[in-house]
Amino acid sequence: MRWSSAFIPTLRDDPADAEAISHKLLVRAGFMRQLMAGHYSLTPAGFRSLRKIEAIVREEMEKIGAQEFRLPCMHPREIWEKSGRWDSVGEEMFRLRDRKGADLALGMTHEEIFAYHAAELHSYRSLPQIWYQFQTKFRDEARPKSGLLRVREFTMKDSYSLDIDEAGLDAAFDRHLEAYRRIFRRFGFDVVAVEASSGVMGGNQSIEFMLKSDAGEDWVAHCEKCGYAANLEKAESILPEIEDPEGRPAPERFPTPGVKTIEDLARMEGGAEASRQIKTLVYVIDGKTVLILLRGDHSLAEQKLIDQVEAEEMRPAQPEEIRAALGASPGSLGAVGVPDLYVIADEALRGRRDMVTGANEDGFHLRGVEVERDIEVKAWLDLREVTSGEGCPMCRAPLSVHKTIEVGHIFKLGTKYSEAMGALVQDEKGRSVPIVMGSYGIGLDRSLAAIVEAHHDESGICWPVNVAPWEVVVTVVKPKDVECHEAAERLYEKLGEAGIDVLIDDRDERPGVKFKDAELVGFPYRVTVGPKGLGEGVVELLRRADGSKRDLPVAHAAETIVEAVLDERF
RNA sequence: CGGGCCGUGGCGCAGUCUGGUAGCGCGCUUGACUGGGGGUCAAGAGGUCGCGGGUUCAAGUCCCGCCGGCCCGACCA
Repeated sequence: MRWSSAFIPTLRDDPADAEAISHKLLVRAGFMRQLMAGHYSLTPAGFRSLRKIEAIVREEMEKIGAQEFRLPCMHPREIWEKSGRWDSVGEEMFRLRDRKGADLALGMTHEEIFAYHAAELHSYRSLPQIWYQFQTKFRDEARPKSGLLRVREFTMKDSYSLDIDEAGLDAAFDRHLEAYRRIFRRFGFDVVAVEASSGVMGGNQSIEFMLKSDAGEDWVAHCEKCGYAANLEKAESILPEIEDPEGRPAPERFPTPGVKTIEDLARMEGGAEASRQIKTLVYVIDGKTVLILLRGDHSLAEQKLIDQVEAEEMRPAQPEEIRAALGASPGSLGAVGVPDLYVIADEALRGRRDMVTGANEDGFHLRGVEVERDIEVKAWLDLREVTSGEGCPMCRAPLSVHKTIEVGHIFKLGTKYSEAMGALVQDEKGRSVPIVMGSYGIGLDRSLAAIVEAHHDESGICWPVNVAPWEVVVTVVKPKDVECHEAAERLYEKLGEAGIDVLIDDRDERPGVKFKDAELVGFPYRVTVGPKGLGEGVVELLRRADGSKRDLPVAHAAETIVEAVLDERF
């Protein structure tokens, strides 16, 4: 490709509506443009990188024996009704109606459809199978953001394993786990695989592949020492032991005028530090008012609660509901002496004495509360959100909590979808059993953006060779100079013949412009061909990743460059 | 869905408070010089000021409605 005839619309300034680094750089470097919120067009350069990402994923999927499909992205209502997700998914799914009035959905994922096809399997002998595809997915995100990181229309590789039993599922799951590790290594990612909450996917185990990044939206607790990692929706930690004083024989009411928050009470004379307070939250769970107790300085990890109580519906109570149930407003709530309400307490409160909590009367609190003596706790659960510095549950080393991008997610689904779609096979004893499924996803466009998040500097993108739109740019310093022009053309041809993805910058621009553009676009290697070097019989090879330069004799420059590129391709 | 900010040549912005000739930088076109880090000079092209309505002699500017975008939150397989 010649830059003079390529469409690579680079921009000198950051686009005004971009915040995330990958968003800014992908737009500035001419890899994508926005059509509307959450929908982006990839330009030729962007699409080249995306295809490389896709090729890597395809290669690794084929390696584990997966077979590629192509499924429709428009689905009939009925199939989603069979799994119950027509109703359960809600506004997240794009729906439309055809001229006959039939309801349709734009697929946000394809469990139903693959299970539908899996119904053609009849014998355990045809299992196991791994089926996959690359397909556009649609999700009506409430708030698209950060360029390609959170969009409404995106490309995903999704695969589905079909097995006769749990053991088969475990094996397929492990193979995906390994394949994903290889894929992300080839993307240049340092991912952590974390246990996650499966949410409404159903199933019993799921692992997310998380890439540390400030542009991410998911919080992960990670132990550098032993490698423990978990989504904050699930992460656990060990707290330092607390020695409580003996306290009082019974709780004592005391006035706390104007105290509305944990902080107020901590600051107040005669109050108590946050870790000596009991925080009382009020939730409505399946219509029942429930009190959730946490230590004052701890936050509720709501997903933990959802995962453990198995409720249909759960929401924080409205202020009026709280008054009706407890007779006080938030700020003075407590669980002492409310035997008719269901009380769930966080494990960190177990055994605590001499605590302070609201008296269920505005402007008053209780001190000297001994949790197990004074509160009728119905259930003890781990509900606390882990914070940085707390002890790793495996090795006790301090945990670090940071933002991450979810680049892949794998689920053990079980039989939810196969049962719904009637995907049954006969086992070796002739019994009809539902196929045991797993589901495995990688967002390609999100990975593209994540690569930029992970590989860039002040000047632009630094593509790993594996996913670079072009591996080498030949920069012609002075195109009008015949010697310079010809030497560059010869090199360009040789590299092309050797199978290198090479772009020649033959534009009639000043060298500075070309250098800046090359850095912005992020070619892993730049070969500078100019009169100065040629005078000494050399061209200069610059490696984008570390800025290292070396002069190569013109005669075997091509070989050296080919070697350098192949060395980094894997 | 709640809160905040913003829509003015391709990109980034000023102008809006206080109504009166649409402006700047970059980019683009043509020519010349220049040629190893966004160069210089000269001459140009390019704008229904997001859309609709209203007020006014006069609206980018004031009023009403709508649309679109970004950020925070809620939400999120």
